[in-house]
Amino acid sequence: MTKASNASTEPSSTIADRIFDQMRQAIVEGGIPAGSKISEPVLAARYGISRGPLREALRRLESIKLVERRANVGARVIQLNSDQLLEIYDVREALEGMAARIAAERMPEGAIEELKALLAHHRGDIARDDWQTYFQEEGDLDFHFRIVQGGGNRRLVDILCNDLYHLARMYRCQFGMRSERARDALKEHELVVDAIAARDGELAEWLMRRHIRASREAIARRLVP
Amino acid sequence: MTKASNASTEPSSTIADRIFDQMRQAIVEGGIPAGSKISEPVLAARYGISRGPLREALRRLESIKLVERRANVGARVIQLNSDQLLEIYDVREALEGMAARIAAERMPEGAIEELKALLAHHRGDIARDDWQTYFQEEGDLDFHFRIVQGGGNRRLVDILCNDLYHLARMYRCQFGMRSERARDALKEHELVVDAIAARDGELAEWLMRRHIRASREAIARRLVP
DNA sequence: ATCCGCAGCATTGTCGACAATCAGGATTGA
DNA sequence: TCAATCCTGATTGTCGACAATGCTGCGGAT
Repeated sequence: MTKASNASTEPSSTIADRIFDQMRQAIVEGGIPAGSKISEPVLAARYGISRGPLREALRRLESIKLVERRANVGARVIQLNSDQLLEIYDVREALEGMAARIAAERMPEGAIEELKALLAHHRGDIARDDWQTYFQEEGDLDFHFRIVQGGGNRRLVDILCNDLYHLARMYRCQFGMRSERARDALKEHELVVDAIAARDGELAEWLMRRHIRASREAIARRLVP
Repeated sequence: MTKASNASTEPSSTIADRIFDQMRQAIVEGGIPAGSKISEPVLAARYGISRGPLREALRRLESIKLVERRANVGARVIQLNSDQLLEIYDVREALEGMAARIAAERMPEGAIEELKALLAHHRGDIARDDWQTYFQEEGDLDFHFRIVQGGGNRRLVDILCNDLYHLARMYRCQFGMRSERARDALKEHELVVDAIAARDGELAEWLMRRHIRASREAIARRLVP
């Protein structure tokens, strides 16, 4: 149960919101194939709703860049290519670096303790060569999620958790992220947490940026071998 | 004529898009007061359209955080308080710093020349004590806009130009930005451009971040005197 | 006098139908 | 044979009406 999927906590009172959540999950996890065309009537029939709420859900999916729409033509699920993926990592480097700095300045002590406990849990997973669990449960994104939330900058939280992390998950579900970097990543995570616990914002930012840059390089290396 | 308002170049074939543009401008410039409640029937009547396209426009305005919606209650224009404004500047510092770094690495020479010409124009404005023109034409945002676009990272362009810059304009229109910082800002702009022209990405990022941080401090000083 | 419950009203959410627009294929002319 | 054109089919955009939900004011009970 990852904290990153916190949208299900609300009762989703309106149909459009519920369809939005369902479609987002389906797109991220591959249930709706990337690049496929979306026909409003058939999707409305599949979900058993009218076109009105479906269109609103599509608008929201468009706003988080999971589908592309052209007027009078229709909507397609995005097809993430390598360039866009690397662009996302540039944005993440900048944003999460700032998030780590703010977290070092303002994250409550209790949240830092929870973060340490989470890392201890991850350490146990990796020691048991349990990589699959680690990445399948998206412990990595959970770690990043908590740091971003720890600083309390709502706009930062919004951009990262509502937009970019879904793309990251989509990439992992689609290309089947192998986890040879899990051990290094965990080590980098620990350094970041140490800097945050020491309230060293500048170091936390530097370490987080280096960590994300390393992930980016690992992906770039796998993308164009 | 600022490049930042490039949405009017398209014919806006669909009504919802046109209404979205109109309402965005009205909210940013104060035509629709901040914090006011939005009634779908009265607004639809005012614009002479049905509620369908209006609702889609509202969804898009919600996605760029210009209006807030609650299910079964309605939509309100956002009320920007000082905390959120400072949060935006933190995000801008991170994002535009990265943008300056990328611009230094990849911006075409021609675009750099145009940037220099723009700064020369601004220098002339300020030398004539023509501050009002400088800020009224939003030369500042135009400068930032060009640098963000120069790097070619589409996601960076999207976040900054479609979300954050509108908020910045809204703040200026609402609180009447005085321009005692215009002279300093211009000097900082010139340093950034010099670093980009020298292809020094690290320096460009550092200068841009310091520039935005200085703007943030100036605002914070005026906010709680 | 204050608080709770209820009814009425206004607003939002949802639906089905109509009009406008675009994509693709058949047709015709050079 | 190739290209341009028109037509057809389907899909999207828009509209008005109905249903569901939340807010507001009043009446009554404590």
